[in-house]
Formats: sequence, C-alpha cells, structure tokens
Amino acid sequence: MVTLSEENYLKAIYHLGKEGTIAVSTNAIAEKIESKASSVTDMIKKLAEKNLANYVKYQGVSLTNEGRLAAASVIRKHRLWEVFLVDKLNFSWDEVHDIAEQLEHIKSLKLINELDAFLQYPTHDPHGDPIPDKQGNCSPIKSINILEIEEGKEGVLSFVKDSSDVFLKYLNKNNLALGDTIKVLDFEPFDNSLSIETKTKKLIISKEVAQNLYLSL
Amino acid sequence: MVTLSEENYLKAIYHLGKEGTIAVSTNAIAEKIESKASSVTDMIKKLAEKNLANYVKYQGVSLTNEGRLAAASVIRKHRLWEVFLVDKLNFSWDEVHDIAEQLEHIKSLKLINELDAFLQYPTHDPHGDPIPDKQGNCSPIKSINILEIEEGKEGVLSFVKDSSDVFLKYLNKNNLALGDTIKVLDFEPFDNSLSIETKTKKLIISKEVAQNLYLSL
DNA sequence: AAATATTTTTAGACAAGACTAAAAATATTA
DNA sequence: TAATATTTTTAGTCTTGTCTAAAAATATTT
Ligand SMILES: [Mn+2]
Ligand SMILES: [Mn+2]
Ligand SMILES: [Mn+2]
Ligand SMILES: [Mn+2]
Repeated sequence: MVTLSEENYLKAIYHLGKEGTIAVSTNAIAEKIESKASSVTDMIKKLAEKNLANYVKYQGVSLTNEGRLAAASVIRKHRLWEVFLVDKLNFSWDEVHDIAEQLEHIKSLKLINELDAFLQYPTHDPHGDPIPDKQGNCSPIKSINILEIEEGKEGVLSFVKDSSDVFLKYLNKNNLALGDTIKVLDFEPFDNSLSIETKTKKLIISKEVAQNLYLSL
Repeated sequence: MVTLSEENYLKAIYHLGKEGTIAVSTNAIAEKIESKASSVTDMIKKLAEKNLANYVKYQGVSLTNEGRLAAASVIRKHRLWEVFLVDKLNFSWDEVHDIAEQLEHIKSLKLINELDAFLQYPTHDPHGDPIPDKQGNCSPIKSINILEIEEGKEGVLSFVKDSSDVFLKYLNKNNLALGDTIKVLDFEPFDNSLSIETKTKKLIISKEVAQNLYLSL
C-alpha cells in the first residue's frame, strides 16, 4: 500500500525529473513539497525500500518503473478530477487544483475508470496538461511557446505552463482562456514583450506571461 | 480543523445515539469504529476539548450542536457521493460505501454544494437513507417496516436498514431494488417469515430479511 | 451488602511523518 | 589543492493516532 504522503513524494519526483527518469536532489523535492531536506531523506529511504525509487546516498533519487506508474496514476486522477470539476461542477480553472490535490488520493480503480468514461476520455486537463492513460503514458505536448511563433501567424491557446492561482486569474482578467485563437502581432526586443490579438481585442503581454503561453498551430 | 479521524468518531457517535443527542458508551464506539476502548477514550477527550462533544468520565459521550453539525456534514457528503456513484458512474448500491467512506472527507464547501446541484438535490441516498441539508437537518423517514403492513396491502421499497454488502447482494440476487412495488401476501407466525409479491414474481422472505425492508405507502 | 464481572480510564509504548541541530559528504572558490 | 560554502544525512525530538496491560470505577450477582 502506498500512503498519501508517499504519493505526494512520488508526484514531486515525477514532475521534477522528466517523469522521474532523471535523478532529482533532496533539496529540490523539499522545496516542491514545502518540507525539509531531512524529511525528504527519510521518505526517500521508504520509497527505495518499497521498490518505488532508486536511491544512492548523496546522488539523488529517480523512480523505478513501479514508482513511475504509481506517480502517473496519481497524476491521472488529479487531472481527471480537475476536468470533472470544470466540466460538470461549474468550477473555473483557477479553483480546481487544491480540491484535486485531495481527490487524487482516493483509491478505487473502478471509480477512476468510470469517471474517465463519464468525462468522455479527455486527453488534457483544464490547464492543457496531458492526462496519462491507464498504462501511465502521456500524449506528448505538441504545442509551442508563443515566443517561438513568427509575427503574423496565429494559433490556439492549448497549454499554460504556470497554473498557479495568480497567473490564471491574470488570464481571466484579460479574457484569455484555453481554446482561444491568438494571433502574434509584434515582438518588442527591448523588454521581450509581445503584442497579440484575440477574437475580441488587442493586448500587450510581458515576457513573463509569454513564457507561459503555449499554442498549437 | 477537524481531522479525518475525528470526523469518523463524530459520525459513529451521531449514528449510535439518535443523531448524537443521547450519550453513547466508549465500548459501543470502539466496536463501531473497529478500534479499542482506550483509543476511543483518548479521542473523546480531544473532541470535548474542541467543543464537539459533551463528555463526563464514565458517563459516555454525546455531541454538541457544533459536533452534530460537523457529523451531519460528513454524512451529507457520504450520501451525496453515493448518489453520484450510482446515478452517474454506473455503480450498483452494494459497491459504493467504501469509496464514499473516502470521499466524505474531502474538504470543500463549494464542491459539495455544486455536487448537490449537479445531482438535482437528491433527498435520499441509494439505500434510502436521508441526505442532511446544509443546516444538518434530515427529512424524517416516513417509511414503515414491512412486518407492520397488513396482508393484501402494497407499498414501495424505499429504505433498507442494513446496507451491508451481503444483504444488498441478497436483494440483487432476488431482484429487489429501491423503488420496487411490493405487495404483502401472507405472514407465517411459525417462523415470522413473510410471503410477498413483486411486479415480476412471488417470494418468501425470512424474518431477518423482513426486518430490514421499509416501504412507503 | 459483598463478591464478582464488566466497562472505562490511565500509563506506557509504538509507528508514521514531520522538525531542528549537528555531522558528514560533496561542490565551489580562491 | 586547500579553504570555504552548500547539500545531504544522521541523531534525537515531537505530534497524531493507535495499541496492550494494569488500575479504577461502575454494574451485576449472589
Ligand atoms: Mn492541478
Ligand atoms: Mn492541472
Ligand atoms: Mn454508506
Ligand atoms: Mn448509504
């Protein structure tokens, strides 16, 4: 049995190290999970003991196949619940993460598979993140960052890298949502800002914002 | 903040003592929650400390208004989730309890209220148990036990007192479901068994079974 | 009312998961 | 390469929730 706490560590390792394939540092995990390095060391040992992680002292941790599948399963649940909250329960994309953090730990294979069917097998969550399938495989993100798109071209907003509250609220405020068609107008080299056009209006976005917007062409 | 474990104790006290209004014994709680009396004593003290329970040593526990509301809120969540699982995710009534035991602890007022609306404000769960409203009030059960119905009369199966796996599976096997119209044919005083008739067939049920079936007329 | 049985509480221990402070290992800089 | 800085681990402590065994209180029998 994998505990709730263990699941959170598995997720952190998965997210920090290319789906858990490359080793990540104790400190990086501590920061992500908002705990202390000593707590991380303790937990890493437990994960290694349970054959969920590969651990060599002072060399960081990566996930075993078993650990990677366990992590992907938690992420699958997280993202499916986020879709449920937005599509069925009228939540907006900036309200769902904390609740999904709780729901992702509910244990029932039938539950998650039925939920998947009920939602009609979505491939992406409300932030554009891919939903792993039952085998833990993600469809790779094929969208590209808006800064890499040449002036005059347009694309559909399909992924936001930062899905924090503040950023999502910024997007809400500026009427930008997943699925919107955006045209790149003009890049300003002085501050790397970008002027863009949506169906409804023109707008200038900063470098910080642009770095988090991904379009599919 | 009420912890998961505290919520389970509140629920047990609520269920054992007329919605928590009458004092229940340490042992009764221990049995219900499948723990030991000493653990119960410890937890009871914490609940009293938090003003959720009234506790006098050696005299049992009851719930304060605050405790009763907290318990009702957990039960409300449990039953709404059971409705969700049956109505939306194709679960049958004998499969939902254990998952609802997990889901009932998810903390989000908006979540449960949106779920309530999504399910169109159900008043009863898949076992006929009433769903407390936001204020913690239950509509009283108005169904009566099948043994109290006179021969020749009929009613609609609207509540099963025992909602354990084995009993629900027995009902499945005999094609008895909530909402079915049942006619009482003949009471047999020798063993208190009852012969009944459904839309599809006649059948004899034992005293043990009859005691758990409630009809509304 | 005593004796006996049962229930409840207390005392002390344990596991999980977290923390602080100190020691050990590794990385960086001079 | 030696000195210094940073990261990681270890050692020891704490809290929550659980347990067993023993003591104390209450209930039931004789
Ligand atoms: Mn999320
Ligand atoms: Mn997401
Ligand atoms: Mn139930
Ligand atoms: Mn129920």
